[in-house]
Amino acid sequence: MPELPEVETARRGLAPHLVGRRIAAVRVRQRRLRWPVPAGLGRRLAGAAVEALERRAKYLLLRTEAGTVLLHLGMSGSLRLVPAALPPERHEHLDLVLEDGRALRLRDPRRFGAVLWAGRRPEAHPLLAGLGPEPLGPHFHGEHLHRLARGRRVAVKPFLMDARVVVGLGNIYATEALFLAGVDPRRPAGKLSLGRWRRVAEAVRAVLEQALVAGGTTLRDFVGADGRPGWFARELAVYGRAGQPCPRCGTAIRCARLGQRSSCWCPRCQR
DNA sequence: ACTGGCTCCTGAGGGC
DNA sequence: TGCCCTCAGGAGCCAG
Repeated sequence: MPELPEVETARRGLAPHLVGRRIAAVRVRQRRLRWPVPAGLGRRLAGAAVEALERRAKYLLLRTEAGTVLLHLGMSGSLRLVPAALPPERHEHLDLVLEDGRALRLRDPRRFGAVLWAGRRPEAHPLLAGLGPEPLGPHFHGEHLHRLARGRRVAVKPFLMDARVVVGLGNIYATEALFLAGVDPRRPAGKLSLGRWRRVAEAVRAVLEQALVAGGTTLRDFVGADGRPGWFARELAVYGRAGQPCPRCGTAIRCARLGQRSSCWCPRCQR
């Protein structure tokens, strides 16, 4: 499951191979992703040079001379650079063929991902326009969370996973961050003090940065390499560990559904 | 304005 | 061994 650290790691790995290269063609084998891949993509992109590969939330922004392509990996998507002539495998839905004979190939078995055209002003695209701050950027901190949470009755964990509050936090990282912060995921967001929100913001940052470092080491090379997600290298404290002992105090971890998502926490360490 | 529930899809894992 | 069922998950979208 690509979460923010994986997407950022992918961006860093791929950017040097893409920036400055020209796109020769787009090959679409499966148009039906989360939204249909736009029909005119190949026509728009043919001959355009890649200017940058950026990231906003879990979206990759491939900026070209012609405009920007939005890529989302959903929960099973991955990108790699392959020789353009290499026969595609199952679930490899799309190629951005480069003029240097290689192709950026998207594989996405569950097809929750997306490839969209965002034109000249991608920041104005509806999918990006309403997004909250980057969790590793300067605008994410306890005060921000405290302010947005005022009066909200929703539980802390789904609140943290709301992209209007902060982007890029999936179920795993939200779960782990709340363990690190010592906050019960079921607690109503509006009931947390500023001090506790500061701890949450710090924990979010710590968990993501740790995963980013891990991802950077395991996902160094995107040319033909098969990526392992950043959290793979990290020991998960509570996520998916129902009934197992808390790594800090030994109490049995509890799991329950919270806003359609399974949540795990230590009943003793998290209040 | 919020909140919760639904949806897309496939592969993994459990039960028998 | 194999089949069937259930579930997980990102996040937009909609109904109440």
